[in-house]
Amino acid sequence: MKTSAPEPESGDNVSYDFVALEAKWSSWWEKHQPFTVVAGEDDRPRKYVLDMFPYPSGDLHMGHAEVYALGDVVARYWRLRGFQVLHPIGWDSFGLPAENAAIKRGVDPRQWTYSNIDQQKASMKRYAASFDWSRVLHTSDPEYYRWTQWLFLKMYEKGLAYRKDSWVNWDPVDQTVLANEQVLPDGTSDRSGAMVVKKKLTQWYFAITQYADRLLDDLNQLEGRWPAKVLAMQRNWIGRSQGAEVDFVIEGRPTPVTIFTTRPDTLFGATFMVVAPDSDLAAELVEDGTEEVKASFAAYLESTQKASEIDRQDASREKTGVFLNRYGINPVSGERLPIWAADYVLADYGTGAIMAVPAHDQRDLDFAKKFDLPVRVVLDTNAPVTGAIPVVTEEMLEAGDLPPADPLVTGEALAGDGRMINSGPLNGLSKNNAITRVIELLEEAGTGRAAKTYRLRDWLISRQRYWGTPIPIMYDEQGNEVAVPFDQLPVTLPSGEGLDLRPKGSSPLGAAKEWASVTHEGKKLTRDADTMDTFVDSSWYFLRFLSPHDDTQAFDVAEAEKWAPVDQYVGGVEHAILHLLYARFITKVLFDLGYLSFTEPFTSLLNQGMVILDGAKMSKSKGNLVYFSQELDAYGVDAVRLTMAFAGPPEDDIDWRDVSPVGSQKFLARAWRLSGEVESKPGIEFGAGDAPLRRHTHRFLADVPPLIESFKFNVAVARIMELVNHTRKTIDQGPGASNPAVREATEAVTLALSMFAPHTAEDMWERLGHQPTVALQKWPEADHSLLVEESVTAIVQIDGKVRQRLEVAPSIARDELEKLALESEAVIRALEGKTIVQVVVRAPKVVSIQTQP
RNA sequence: GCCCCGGUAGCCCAAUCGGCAGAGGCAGACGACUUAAAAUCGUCCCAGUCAGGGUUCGAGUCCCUGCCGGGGCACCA
Repeated sequence: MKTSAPEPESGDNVSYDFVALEAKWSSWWEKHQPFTVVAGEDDRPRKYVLDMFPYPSGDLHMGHAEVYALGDVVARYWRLRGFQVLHPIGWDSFGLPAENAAIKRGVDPRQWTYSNIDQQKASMKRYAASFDWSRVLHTSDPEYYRWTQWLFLKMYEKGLAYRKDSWVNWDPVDQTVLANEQVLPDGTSDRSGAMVVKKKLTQWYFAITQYADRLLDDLNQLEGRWPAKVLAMQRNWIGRSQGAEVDFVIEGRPTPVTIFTTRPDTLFGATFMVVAPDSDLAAELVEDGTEEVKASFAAYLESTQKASEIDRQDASREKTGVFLNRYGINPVSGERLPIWAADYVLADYGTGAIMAVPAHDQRDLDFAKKFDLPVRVVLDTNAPVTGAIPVVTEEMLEAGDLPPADPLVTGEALAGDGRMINSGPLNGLSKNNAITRVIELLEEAGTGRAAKTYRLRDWLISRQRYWGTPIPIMYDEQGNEVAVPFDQLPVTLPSGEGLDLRPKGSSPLGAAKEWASVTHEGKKLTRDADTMDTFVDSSWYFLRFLSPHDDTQAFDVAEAEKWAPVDQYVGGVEHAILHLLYARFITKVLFDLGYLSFTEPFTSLLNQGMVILDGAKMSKSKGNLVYFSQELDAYGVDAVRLTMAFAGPPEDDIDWRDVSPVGSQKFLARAWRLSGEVESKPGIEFGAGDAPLRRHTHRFLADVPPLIESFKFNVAVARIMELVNHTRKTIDQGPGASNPAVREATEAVTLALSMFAPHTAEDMWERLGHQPTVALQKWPEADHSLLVEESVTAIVQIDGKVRQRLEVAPSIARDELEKLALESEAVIRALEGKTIVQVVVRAPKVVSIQTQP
């Protein structure tokens, strides 16, 4: 046995000093860098654990404290389980706040950004997250954004990055365009809070809609591994609708207009058509019209564009529109349908034109009533739908059998199923049969087809701001696009010094004349002055971590093969749509380009909740902030981390008022004290130790791993507390501190605590006489022979009431337990005067007896 | 309006397959130690699981309805 181990100090005269522990162990980790992963021939299994990287705005806050505590539990857990764990960290360091701060203070955004990063980095180290500090990246480093530009050009080559002229979301405060995803449901910007307006601009897009089906369908493979909530949100967002496209011939127009509908069964009920006022089609349809029509359309278009988004989205708002004095022909009935323009039809959904079926669509009905347009019921929703295809005969109709309610009278469009009427060849069919049939008819005639459409729009990535990745495109004098050759990347940002960064609706980069004009192959070209949405930067950063210093490629394909996809991703639910959807999209693109062998970037996702105070989100304006560094000063890093894990299920919000970092601190002190009281030497045989404590320890060793793997960190911490309590009792009231079981239990506590309270655990490990670091120890296998209980308590219920408890062997046979139960005194007494009707035996736990009086 | 998640002790939360409602913590009470207090150690208190119905020998757990809370989507054809 080693004699170099320090004598355990007496627990009585040494107190738990978290300040000293933090100082001691943080410098040990800084010196030894135990979490650096080096490429080599380590053939242990691997885990890639990734926490969403922070935006460098000020210091870390309590939200960060939670993510990085929980992510670290998972990373440290897999290390204890013998895995090589890649756990990197970086900064998402491009973005508007840096630029706005720079404008306010008149400094270069770099200065603000990198000094914030330094501050956060120091806080992160203090927080003792087990990151591989050799892999730090910042998306605003030219070494990084060079490869963001590479990604753009790869997408450009594939036709997935393209420019189009379209109505876009314009933020009048930040003076930039926004993606649809950045506009909140109330029509305001998610960043500035300003009411977003529509503007027609030529912008760059990523063709994410081409991947809509895959983005939707592949969610199935994440079922059970991602929170159901996030899967639902993504499905909702992609919003696939199944239906049909139908071509309507337009009088006086050479080509037909195609509409999208989810209800092709109601085609015979179409009584007019509507086009979006801001669509090209609407403009074209009035082009040759009378001055009167043109004028009324122009006035209407103007008024709709003045309507704010919040008004426009109000479904209860009265319908508005103008008649365009044009007509379309219903392809199945030949009926002549007037064409209107109305803003309840959206230009960028479906085809921007609809057939209106007022009898069966509430919006169309509202419109028809307002403008006195005809309403024709084509689906009798009173008619029963049975398995057999019902047939409605002319006689039945004439006899007035099951007359449909009149939507014009009730004001309610008829939803639901029934039998088709007034629909020629569809009459008598149920809704679904009619859909199938009418699509067949349309396809035969060549005037329509099955189709699907999406709520998802292409991803607008241009931003008229300075602090972002420059778009690597140049234009000749005719405005033609010229891609910057790959070997000329990166297109670096010019210095912000002397540039007017104030938002003015066009890119500040355009004003950097020297930077913007280039000579390329003898031609004078101008650079695109826009920068990319920062979500492009973060859509692939998890790959860059695999080879962060490689200056020959975006990421090392062989390393990606080894480590990716990310096994465990940890972050806030606020990124449930945006970031995760984009990262999934880019992963699929890189798969298609042959760089990756997988199509989903994040195998498992953990969303932690928010840290709130008094039931409300913390905010500066509410004055209910809890400051990260103050909490660490007051309670210590380990107590704060432990509190985060113990507060409740990770996905729930933590109300800082409801939790007790003081309690965590006391518990850590209590656990730490054990390590000083253990009187046996390291390496001692545990076999002869106190049996109840040993059983508890091995139960613990068996129970904790599945708890961590199912993210029940709070329960795992409770288990540690129980074992600490039992050990305390064994020392004070049992066989005492020299019993080997006390050491075994305390070591198990130390290993488990290393996931939650690394400083305390390192110190305990050392006080137990071991060499650092506890973080790289192996979690002991539970000895299952110790887990077998000698006896269990079986209960005997009579008519649902517990009447007897029996100590029985766990392996007791069904019949024997029944016999034992029926023969026990309390049961015999309880059964007096009653007749047994039924006895259910579930050995070894329950005997349930039913009686009759 | 549609969809999803949740309601267990004063508070935060546990409870494999449906099988004794309580693991852990906070707060509270009491005791030991102390001149006293803090710290520490120990003991104790507290709900029948939002409401109503159903299935079952047995329901916190499964099913239905409703109430309350949280979240997502919403003039998306």
